[in-house]
Amino acid sequence: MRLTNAKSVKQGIRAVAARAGVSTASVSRALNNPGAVSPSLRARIEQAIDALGYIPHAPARILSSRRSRTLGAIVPTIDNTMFARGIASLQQYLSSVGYMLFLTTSGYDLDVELQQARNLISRGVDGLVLRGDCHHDGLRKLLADNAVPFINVGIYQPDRPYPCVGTDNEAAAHRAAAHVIELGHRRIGIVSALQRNNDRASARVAGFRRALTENGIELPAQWHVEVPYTLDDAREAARYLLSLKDRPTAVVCGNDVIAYGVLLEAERDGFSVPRDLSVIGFDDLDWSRHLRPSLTTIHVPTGETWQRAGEYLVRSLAGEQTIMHREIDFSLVVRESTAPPPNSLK
Amino acid sequence: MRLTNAKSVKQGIRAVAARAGVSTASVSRALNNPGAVSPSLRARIEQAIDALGYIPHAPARILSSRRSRTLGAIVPTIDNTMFARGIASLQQYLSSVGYMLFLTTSGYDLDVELQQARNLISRGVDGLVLRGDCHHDGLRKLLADNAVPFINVGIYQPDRPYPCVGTDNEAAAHRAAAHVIELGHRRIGIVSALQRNNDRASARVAGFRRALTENGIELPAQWHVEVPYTLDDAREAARYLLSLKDRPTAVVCGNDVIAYGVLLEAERDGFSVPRDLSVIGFDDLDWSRHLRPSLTTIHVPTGETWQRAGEYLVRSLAGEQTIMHREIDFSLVVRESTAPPPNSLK
DNA sequence: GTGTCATCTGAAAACGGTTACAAAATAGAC
DNA sequence: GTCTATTTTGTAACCGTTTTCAGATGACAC
Repeated sequence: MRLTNAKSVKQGIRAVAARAGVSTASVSRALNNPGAVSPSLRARIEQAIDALGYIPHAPARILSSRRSRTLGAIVPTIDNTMFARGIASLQQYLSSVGYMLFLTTSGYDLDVELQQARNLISRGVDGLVLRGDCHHDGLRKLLADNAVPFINVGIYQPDRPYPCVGTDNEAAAHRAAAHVIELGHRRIGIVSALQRNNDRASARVAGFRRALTENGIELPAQWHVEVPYTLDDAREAARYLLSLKDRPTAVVCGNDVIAYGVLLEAERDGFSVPRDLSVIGFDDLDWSRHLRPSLTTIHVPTGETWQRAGEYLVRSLAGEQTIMHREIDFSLVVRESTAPPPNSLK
Repeated sequence: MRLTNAKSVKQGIRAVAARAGVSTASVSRALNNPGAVSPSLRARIEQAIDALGYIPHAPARILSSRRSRTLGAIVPTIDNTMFARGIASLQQYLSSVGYMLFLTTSGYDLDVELQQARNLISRGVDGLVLRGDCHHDGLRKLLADNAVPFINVGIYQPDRPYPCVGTDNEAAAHRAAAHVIELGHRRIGIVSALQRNNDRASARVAGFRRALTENGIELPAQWHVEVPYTLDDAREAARYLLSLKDRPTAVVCGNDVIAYGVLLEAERDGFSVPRDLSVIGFDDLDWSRHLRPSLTTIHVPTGETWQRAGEYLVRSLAGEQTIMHREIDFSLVVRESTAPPPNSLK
């Protein structure tokens, strides 16, 4: 169903050109590089454009120019406050510089991530924002083969050859554990997120463990539990830890949601936080300062992190010089959920 | 920088065709409609495809076929659990049927929403998912002019000529208010979300008010407060309400976050919930059943709602018959935060 | 008035696919 | 084996832009 009556064109750049009495080249120039066209022409063209309600056709533009002004992002899930925030921030930034964002989710599955990347590349994205540096081997090859710029966000690994922006999770976790150690705790449990395919979770566990080791503290195997990112699972883990005859006086958590679960369950089981049990989180979500007791945690500036990731790619694409590894500072926020251990258990 | 040495093509469908010794048409067919090509050819083509690591170029495909298999969604913000969930669900569904999603945010600004819609249409989306039916006049015109299918999600308005899917917020809010009235409350305050450009919030307020009116209950002006979607603002509103010499015995809230704020602040100010004050929310977020006291609220199946929105568009695009107005059931979940009013204040 | 430059403008060839149409191959009926 | 109906394949036009290249225009100095 192609209309070959080439006489008049209903829409598109040709219609605009016809109405303004100029060539399509001029219209294109007026749109993409207004300075390259004389003011009089530009005015005529602009008038024609909004007389016709002309909307440029991005796919055609991409096809012809080989640039899409679109970035792709693959996150494990959007149903996680930290990612939702990061994406919101990234999206807002990109939109402010005239870029768009294709968002997809992988569900922590490396194969799916690879598939999504293929999908995004096929869509013509100019660059890719990835979560962490835990990827399918095929993904690296894919990115290299297609010369797609990318950045790993949420981690800081200055020694790797890939660009990244994020906080040093290992160091931050170390700081968290150090905090409860400084308070006098020696019986410390860990409730972490699932480490599989999640370098952020692993780095945090590594940081916790290093702090313990450095202080000559042993970690009984049953004091380290891994749980999915839900309040229910965290509560179950807490119930288990607190039911041990030999139980910790402090629990360091892989993220705030886990900490909330531990807090809630401890209270429910009749333990008073921080008197009977100290709890420390990681991320500093909104709830942390509203809870009662409020949660001591590690503050991570997610919004900034993701925005910087966007900046990195946009600048790189513009040919500017950019910093390959950018560290985002974390900070320990001490609130009410941590205190020295009870004397009897010191 | 165009390479005109038409002898051999490095990549693209023509390279695949050359390698497989067939025409580009056959390759295209093998890709889009495998049944239309003989098994032997298909095999040769598939082999050529992954020998070359060929990835189809979506923009070219869109340009040529006039279909993008992409939907656009415009939400006020992604930094809101309900929207994040909805989007996650929509995204997952679309991905399962081979569609992609362009996500943008409007920040509750109708002009921005219009702009984003223009953007998405320019990107070649096949359809649009919009939040509610509170849009810029220009948006309706834009959609009509460009014949873009769309659906309003999160509301139920069977009397309007536009497709929609969602719960009847007015009725649900009415149910919530009726619940506290049934418990014996006559002194009922409202803390709602900002109603400006938010038909969902308005509908809920309307439902609350209708329930009061129907039961001959008056609402003093100072007992209705509007607040942004944050715990802090909700707490401030609660502080204000509870500080009135003449204060309500129950507060109906426009959403769960607001209810959390009211709950937290009430407790902080020495009120016991539900003994001194009943609180009811709306949305049924995760926290609602974990809080202490747990929150009585209206359960809204967000995930299902957004998925149905996707289904509607995908089916319409496939030419199937579809239901224009679909209602998603809500339900009242009674938990611990509501109880009869104290005798002294009945 | 003429020549030189710089600046604007337009014609037309890509960009990488899809698809209408025609041609070729195959199958089935006699 | 011939003829027709059907299926498979190929040719080439087209989708709506950008961009190269060359030609037109205008400014300026002489």
